[in-house]
Amino acid sequence: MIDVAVQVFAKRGYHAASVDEIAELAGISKPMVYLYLDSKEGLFLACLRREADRLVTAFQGAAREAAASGPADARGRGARSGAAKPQGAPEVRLYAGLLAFFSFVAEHRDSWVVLHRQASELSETIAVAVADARRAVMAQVAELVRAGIEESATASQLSERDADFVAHALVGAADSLTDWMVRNPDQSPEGVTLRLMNMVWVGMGRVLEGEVWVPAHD
Amino acid sequence: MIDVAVQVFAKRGYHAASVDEIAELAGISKPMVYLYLDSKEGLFLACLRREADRLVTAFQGAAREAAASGPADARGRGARSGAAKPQGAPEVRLYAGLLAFFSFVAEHRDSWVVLHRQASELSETIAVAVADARRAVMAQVAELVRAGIEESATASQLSERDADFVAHALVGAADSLTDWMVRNPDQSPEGVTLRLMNMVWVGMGRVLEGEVWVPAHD
Amino acid sequence: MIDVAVQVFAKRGYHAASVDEIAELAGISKPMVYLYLDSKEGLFLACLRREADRLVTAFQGAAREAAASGPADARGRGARSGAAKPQGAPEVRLYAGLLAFFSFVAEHRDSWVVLHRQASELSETIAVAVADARRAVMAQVAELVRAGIEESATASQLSERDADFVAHALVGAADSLTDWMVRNPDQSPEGVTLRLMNMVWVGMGRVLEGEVWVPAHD
Amino acid sequence: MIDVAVQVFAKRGYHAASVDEIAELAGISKPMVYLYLDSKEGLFLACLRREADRLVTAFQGAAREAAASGPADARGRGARSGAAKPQGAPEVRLYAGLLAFFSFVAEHRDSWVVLHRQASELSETIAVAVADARRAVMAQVAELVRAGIEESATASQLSERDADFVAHALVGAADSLTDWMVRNPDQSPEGVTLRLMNMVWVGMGRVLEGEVWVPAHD
DNA sequence: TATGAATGAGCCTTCATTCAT
DNA sequence: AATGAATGAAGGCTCATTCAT
Repeated sequence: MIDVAVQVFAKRGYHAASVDEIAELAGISKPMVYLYLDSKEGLFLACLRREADRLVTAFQGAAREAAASGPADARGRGARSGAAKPQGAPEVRLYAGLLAFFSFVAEHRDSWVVLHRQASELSETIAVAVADARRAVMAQVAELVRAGIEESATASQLSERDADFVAHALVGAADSLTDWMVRNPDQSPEGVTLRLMNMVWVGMGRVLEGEVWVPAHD
Repeated sequence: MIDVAVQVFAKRGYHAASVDEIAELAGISKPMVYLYLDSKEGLFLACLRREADRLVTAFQGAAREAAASGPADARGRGARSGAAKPQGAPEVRLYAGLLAFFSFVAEHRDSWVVLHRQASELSETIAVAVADARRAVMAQVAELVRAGIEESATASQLSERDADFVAHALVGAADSLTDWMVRNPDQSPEGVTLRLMNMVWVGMGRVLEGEVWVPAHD
Repeated sequence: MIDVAVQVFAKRGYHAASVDEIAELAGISKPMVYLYLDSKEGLFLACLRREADRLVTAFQGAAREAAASGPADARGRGARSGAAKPQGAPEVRLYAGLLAFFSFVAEHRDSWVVLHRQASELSETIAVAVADARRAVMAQVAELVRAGIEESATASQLSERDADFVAHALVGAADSLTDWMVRNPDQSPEGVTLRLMNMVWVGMGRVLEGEVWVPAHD
Repeated sequence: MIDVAVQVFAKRGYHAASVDEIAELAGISKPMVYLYLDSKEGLFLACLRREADRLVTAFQGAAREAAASGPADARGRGARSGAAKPQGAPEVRLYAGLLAFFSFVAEHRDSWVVLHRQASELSETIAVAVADARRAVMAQVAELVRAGIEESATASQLSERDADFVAHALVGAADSLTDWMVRNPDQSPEGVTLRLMNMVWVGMGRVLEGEVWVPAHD
């Protein structure tokens, strides 16, 4: 039932979604919806919570797995790859996490839309829950980012706020790129993640090394 | 009238917005709305088009202005800044464009929300129009990006699709970062843009120089 | 079960009462209600009948008891009390009956409300049953009144209709006075009955003696 | 519209009445009901207020008219009528008031039912309004009663509470007698009022004269 | 016997949309 | 050109009633 509800909420938005449609698609009758989850709001909150949990779980799982995945991997091919690199390195964790996130968003489009695209057309109660869910996701990504740069010599330059900034940028980029992926079906989540890593991580590395770009005057 | 409509659509979302409220806030009567724009859908389309135009205009203006703003600027302070750089350089145009975009999104939150956050809770007609509007914005950013890398030696590596990719990433990031800005009021659009440029551009530069990060095997 | 149902019907009214609530309060499951009494209507009819029986029984019992209670009592203190009076006198029966009625209505508020306050918001079947129940109660009271005046010399003046009139007046007054009692908790049923007797009986006595009040002309 | 609403509310009761039915009978569409009176509750409150006003007005008008109706009237034919009586006498006012009340209740059955028969199946807001309306009616009758006995020598015996008691008894009796009238179509309001006056007033006069009935011992 | 689970029907309320003026 | 008044169509929610067990 929740599955169907998520689909419909994602497709129509909270207000445009009708409990009638959800019930019918779920193959049950409307009163059942009200028996199990007290109201449309309750139904939506249930969806929200389950999808948030799913995402966070998928995310954590992937990141942890990558961290544990032992010594062998994470080698670049460019200048940087010349240096031997610590195994289970942070950027590998970041890559794995991002990949997990990306895969999740790509595969569970509906879940993501429910979590992220609901405009402010919502009751106070729901708005708070949505904000909480988003915060949880952001915290996950920010944590990954922080982990990814913590060993860097100049890491102290990057405050918590910086990690937050990067997290927001990544999440927003991932969201948007999912649309792009839909229109470029030959692109795999791995490919997109790789592109994103290169666009971001390599740059971030340089920034950490002190290379900064600024516009001329003013 | 459109102004008011944009506000309301942004605040409530398409379905939750009521023509009643819009008419009342606009100080006109409901039948007028239907006289000028045939339906709620027409009203929304009008909003959509105007806000898309505004954004594109603001964007183009800023980019052109930056391009014309003469030789003097665009110098980094890191390793890269050692090399003399072509004036009116592409990355300056990108920076200016991004700044324009960012400022627009930040200042005209409502416009942006109407353009970007409307889920597919809409009729086919509207969905198409929204997609078009978004494509137009994306095209602008992609154009900027392409301009920013075209002089690079290895630019030919980067296909049109790459520019598109970057454009999507940037737009998504910008969208998400606007929320972040709202919660960090001491951050100016300039500051955020600068952060974003560093996160992306510097990295992109390295990528163009051939430095690529890849995960180990698999 | 009926007990609970009466409570709920009295508190909420027929339509506002929900079978759910009744079943839950009665500690049984809803299908049981439908097994025992075919429908909500059946449930209400059962309540109706039982409460009507209760009232009539209480009423008859009290009246009979008073009639049998032997010679000794029923003496007034005013002018009238000067005359020797037949023992087990009719007005004593009336008083006892009224007291029984009053006590019943006061103590079994719910029963009475179910019997009397249900508007015609009901199906034909129920409306008829309610009317029947009321008629039964009225008949009881009318009988008492008739007994109370039958020995009077001029009793023949008073037709059956007169008794009916008085019965209605008494029942209505009693119903209304119960509300009054609720707001005047220091008043006992005995006190209220006594007041009512004085207000009615003494007057009725005079009327039987030929004293009649009429407005001037017309 | 209110007229129709009163009819339906009286016939069905608050909960069983459907706005659909009211709108249809009133010849307007449902949304109009919600435009004029915000909700079903608002609709009922409007009915309540109008009917309460009507009754109080009719009541006051009749009583005042009787008071002003000059010297000539109010003469009984029994023992009591031997004494000359003050013109515009209190009991005439009472009679006129009761007649007005009775006529109103008889003619505007629906109004009265809406005012008096609504069970407690109502929201807090409405329950309060109903209680207020009833109190206002009671106050009117009690006032009449008080006026009717104020000149009596022993009037001081009768406290405010006594007047209240009589008022409740009269109102309840009248309510109940209206049903009786419906089944006895040859009875006019005047006739019923007269009967009631005799049953009550003559008795009350005796009570004021000190004649009291009490049951024997205990 | 007893019930958890399920539903068709209906009600209050709102909204986009249109006349009549 | 402009609007007050009106409505058909839906949506959220509840309730009396019934299966399947």
